[in-house]
Amino acid sequence: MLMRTQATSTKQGNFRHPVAGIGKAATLSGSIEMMGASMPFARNVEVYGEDEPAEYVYKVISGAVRTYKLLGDGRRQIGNFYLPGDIFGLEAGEHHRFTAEAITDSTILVIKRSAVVSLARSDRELSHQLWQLTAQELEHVQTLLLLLGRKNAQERVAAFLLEMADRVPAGNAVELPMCRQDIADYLGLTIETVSRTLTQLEDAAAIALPTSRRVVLRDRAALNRLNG
Amino acid sequence: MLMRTQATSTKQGNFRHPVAGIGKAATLSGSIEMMGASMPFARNVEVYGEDEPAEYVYKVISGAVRTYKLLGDGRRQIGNFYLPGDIFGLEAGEHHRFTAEAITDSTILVIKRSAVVSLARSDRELSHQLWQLTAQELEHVQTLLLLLGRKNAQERVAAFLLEMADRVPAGNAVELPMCRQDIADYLGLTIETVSRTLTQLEDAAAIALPTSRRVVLRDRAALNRLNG
DNA sequence: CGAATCATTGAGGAATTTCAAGTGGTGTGG
DNA sequence: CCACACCACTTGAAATTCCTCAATGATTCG
Repeated sequence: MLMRTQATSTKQGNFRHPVAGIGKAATLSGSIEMMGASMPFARNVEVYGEDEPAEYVYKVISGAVRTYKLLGDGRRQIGNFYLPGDIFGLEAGEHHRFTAEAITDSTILVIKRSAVVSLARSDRELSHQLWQLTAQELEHVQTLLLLLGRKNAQERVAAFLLEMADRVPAGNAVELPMCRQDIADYLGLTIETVSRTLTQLEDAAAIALPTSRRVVLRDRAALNRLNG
Repeated sequence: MLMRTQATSTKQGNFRHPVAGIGKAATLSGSIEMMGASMPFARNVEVYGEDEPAEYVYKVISGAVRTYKLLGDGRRQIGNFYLPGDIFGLEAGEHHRFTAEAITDSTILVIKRSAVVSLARSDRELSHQLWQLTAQELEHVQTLLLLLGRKNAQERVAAFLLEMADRVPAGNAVELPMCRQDIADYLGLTIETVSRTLTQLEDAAAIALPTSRRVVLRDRAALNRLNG
């Protein structure tokens, strides 16, 4: 568990064109975006680190992001994957509690947290949305809890595939942006177990694997059954 | 995993004296309490069920509460334990996402959610506290994630003991309100593994077990080392 | 093509679970 | 006050799942 081939994360990414515009009925998924700047992040580059001050809120424009915590000896637990349209990095406190990294080359909208929070002071709707966003994050993590605490490898992988399929609009085929190690560290397994379980599911005709990164859900009922 | 000796949960508990008083600078840990009614819940009695409408917010006055999710076949994952002073059951959405049960005979303050939320509409401070409360819950669950996904039995039990010791003021001795099954379902283990691990820690002189429910932390440094 | 990265597969081992039995404390009723 | 039943907990032995170690494929990219 100590070796990890993934590139060392170095800070990077340069602002493009910051905009100061402020809408009237600000929403996090809407006009708030005008307050941010679009920034490119290369694959495996860190967006923010655990325990760093939470100065910004982020929104994935393209690409994908993972957030994780590390144990002293390098064991890693991924908390969530963020896909285009997802907001991440919003903290109620002062510091980030996870590290965030681009999984693939990504474009990420970067918004000053203070701008959002101060706008929320006068905008009841926005303020409510901030709470909702934290609550959504909570809901997701609570689902993961049950998975990590009580599900076996098959159930975990099935849940993962169904989750990804739900989050990407594209019908029954999913192009996974993350490698096996990421999936393993999300599901609390090893890459070998993830790989073996995927082939098991393929043998059972529940899925097809045209390439290692592309998964076709062939029998959702079977996967849902595994999902508990 | 299908057998569970715990008593069947039946609804129960009768309101005592509802109060309508409202403070000026309302806080969740302060004057909001005036808006609630103190209610007794017997051991193993359900406070609310998963997916029920979240009409109330709760605060433990005395006793202890567990919240959990079940899988179809009865596997259970406990999300949190609540001790005197803790608030639980606050949802940003309309429904509870866990079931809550009294672990021991408990007194619980029951507050109408609508009262809190409507007061929060005009009270910026309270509104912020609601967000903070959800964020605290998130923080706790995120810590559990790392535990369930990546820690071994010794590390899990050590983390649990340290957490409980931190949450009860009483120095190095902790009186556990919950049974081994609860601990197991919190840590994603079996009762046997929890029991064996506790005796291992006792043999290693990290803890003492005067009774099965009382734990004395004898070597916090050792436990912290295990905690990663 | 060769190197590097990522993924799959196999064999053996380790940690945890499962199954089973036994211990200890507590409360009830004779 | 003892006997019995009931729980919660502990302990042991066997089984199982998942992990570790190791080798082999596959894909990409200079």
